[in-house]
Amino acid sequence: MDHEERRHQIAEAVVRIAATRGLPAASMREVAAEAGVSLRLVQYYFHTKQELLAAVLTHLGAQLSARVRRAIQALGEPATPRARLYATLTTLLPADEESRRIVLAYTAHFTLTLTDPDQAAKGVSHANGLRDLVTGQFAQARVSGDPATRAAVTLALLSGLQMSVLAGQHTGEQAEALLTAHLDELFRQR
Amino acid sequence: MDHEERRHQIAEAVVRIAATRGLPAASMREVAAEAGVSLRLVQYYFHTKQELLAAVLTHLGAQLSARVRRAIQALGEPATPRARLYATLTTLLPADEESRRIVLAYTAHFTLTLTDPDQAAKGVSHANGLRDLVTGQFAQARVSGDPATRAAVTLALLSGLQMSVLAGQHTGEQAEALLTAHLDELFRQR
DNA sequence: ACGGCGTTGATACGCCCGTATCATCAAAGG
DNA sequence: CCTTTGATGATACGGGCGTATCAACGCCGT
Repeated sequence: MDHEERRHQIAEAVVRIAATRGLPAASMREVAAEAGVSLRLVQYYFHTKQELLAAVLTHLGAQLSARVRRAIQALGEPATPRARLYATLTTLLPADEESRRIVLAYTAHFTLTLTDPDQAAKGVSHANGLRDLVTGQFAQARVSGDPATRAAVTLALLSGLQMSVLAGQHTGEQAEALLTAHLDELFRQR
Repeated sequence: MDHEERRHQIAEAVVRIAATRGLPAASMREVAAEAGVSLRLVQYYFHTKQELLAAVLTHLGAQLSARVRRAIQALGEPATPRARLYATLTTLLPADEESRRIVLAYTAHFTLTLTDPDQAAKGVSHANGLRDLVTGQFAQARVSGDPATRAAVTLALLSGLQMSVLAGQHTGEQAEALLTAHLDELFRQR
């Protein structure tokens, strides 16, 4: 079987477990069972658990990036910078079941990196990439104020809304409404 | 020794471990060592680990509430609703070492409750209390728009800023500046 | 045809976890 | 004074963890 496909399959198993029973429940044995493979296989593709978790974090980052890319492309070619900005941000809200899984697993993992100095740098690198992307989008959309500041605030808001949706305080629709209302206000001040 | 004081002492040990080495490192033995007591004592005051963690969550909620209360009282008596609102929110940012410890431990714990249906309700109850408080403050301060909506957005922003500070993306001062700038805009629209 | 090597599986090992057990101790009440 | 009860300590136990070991298997080039 293809090497990369196997790794994806196992990483997906970790994500499923983390999103349903929590990351602590994702032991090597549980992951193997969830992926439908033997424990030895998991060890074969990921020599240690740290390596597995690092791969999962990368996997999640790639999934999120892919979602953003797809959302932007779905806009069609003559898309305004503003539309691209909205699409980028709303796609990252845990609205459907898939994005909920991804964001939940990502959050759980990210929280762990907060107290693990070795992986802390890796944890924020994805966030920085998103920050740069959104900063550029703010600049292109010519909103008022400093694009970097706008991006920082909006991404913090996004992060908080993600948490609130995961915690069940808001539905995905409510969070999207709050987010777009925030953006609308920014554009109203142009 | 006093019963409540012992429980506080042990809960504080959990917080210290969670904030430095992560919540997974907070085993019963590690907690006992950090608190300078025997393992048996931890078991005596908290019959099971679940009970200990639940008490820690309550402890953290109380600490945060106390900080908010203190910050408001420090304003002196003739304080405007707006000043109270600013004080409430900025105190919850992980600026000093103590609040960083509290917020970090709280976040780690909160993340766990996301995939633990039994404790999920308990996890959001504190958040709801804060939401109600801030909603009332927005209403008193007579900002434009629906107070509940303003509170929801602002708290999501606060939550996201907390995360970004913990992750090292922003300093406490930067986060405070972003937060107050957000509030200033709301008040500018009055 | 076959030998070698990348791949898979079953099982073992040592460690640390949460929890339980048993003994000791201090102080208060009859 | 003695006993009883709550508090503390030392140690044991079963289980699940990450990891390592060793055997069996399949495929592919020569």
